[in-house]
Amino acid sequence: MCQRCNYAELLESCGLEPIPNRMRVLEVIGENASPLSAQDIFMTVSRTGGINRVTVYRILDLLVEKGLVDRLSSPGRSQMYGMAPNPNHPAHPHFHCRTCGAVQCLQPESVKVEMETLERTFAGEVQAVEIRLEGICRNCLKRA
Amino acid sequence: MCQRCNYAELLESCGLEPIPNRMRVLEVIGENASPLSAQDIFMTVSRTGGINRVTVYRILDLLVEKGLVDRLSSPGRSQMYGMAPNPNHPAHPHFHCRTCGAVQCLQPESVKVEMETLERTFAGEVQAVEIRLEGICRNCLKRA
DNA sequence: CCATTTTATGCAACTATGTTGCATTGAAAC
DNA sequence: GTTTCAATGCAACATAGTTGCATAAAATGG
Ligand SMILES: [Mn+2]
Ligand SMILES: [Mn+2]
Ligand SMILES: [Zn+2]
Ligand SMILES: [Zn+2]
Repeated sequence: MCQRCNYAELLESCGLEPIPNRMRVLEVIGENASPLSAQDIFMTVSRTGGINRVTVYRILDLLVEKGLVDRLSSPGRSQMYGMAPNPNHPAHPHFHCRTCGAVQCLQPESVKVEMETLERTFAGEVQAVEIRLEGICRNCLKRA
Repeated sequence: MCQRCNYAELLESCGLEPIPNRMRVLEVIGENASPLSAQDIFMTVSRTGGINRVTVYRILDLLVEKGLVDRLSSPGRSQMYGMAPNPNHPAHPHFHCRTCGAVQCLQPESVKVEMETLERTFAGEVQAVEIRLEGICRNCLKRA
């Protein structure tokens, strides 16, 4: 996904030592074009050497807490993880195929959100906006 | 939530017999001001007489499949259920408090979505759009 | 009305995802 | 080198949701 991101720097920029497991998890997330489940990440990281499932969950919690990674809700039972918006990666909506379950990142500007009314009237503090589209993906449309 | 919805009619309108358990589940969803988890629904329905947890899940699957109810993703491990948009209930965004976990329905017009670019360029078929806001709710702001 | 078929329900067992407690290891700090 | 603290692994647990199968309740057809 990203030739521009230096994962060690990203970790350091939020006070995390760039130790091997953190680097491995963050790289897997960063190099993939669409968000991955914890399971996906665990299996991918495992291919390059041992790591415990729990360690992956703990690293994910840490990366989300520090704001490097976004935890995205999904229509299934698991959550998904993708790079949080940063100067190289603007926030963008996601599309979930109801037929095959695939998730795609959409262009940042393909869906625009107008929140003026909300900002003027909402008494809480909005910290993030997630836009999820559901439907049938290109591939599944062809097959049908 | 709704004085205008006739739940039996709604069920019939999509080919489902308005049998008691379906009615009880749909009423609980319809009369609540914000989406509920399957667990919430099970406990609420249980107060008015016996029902099995699995039966609730099966009814929820059915109502979602028929489009009467929307399954909303949540930041936690469970999904939430609310009335699907219909003439009495326009689609609207939801707000999830990161501190207390509460979910609120927002005004339908408080957040506007502009999808022209997407519609012009996206090769799949978009069937639904979910807008989720996260942050700190009014109550939690006060407490902090 | 009874017999047959279909649909809904309950229960137990299971799967998937994520979490916790605790012991062990490994890397800083002194 | 010893102490200290963070990171890891492992087992056990928790929670949400699913499946298979038997039973009960409706609907259907005489
Ligand atoms: Mn993405
Ligand atoms: Mn709502
Ligand atoms: Zn698809
Ligand atoms: Zn709150």
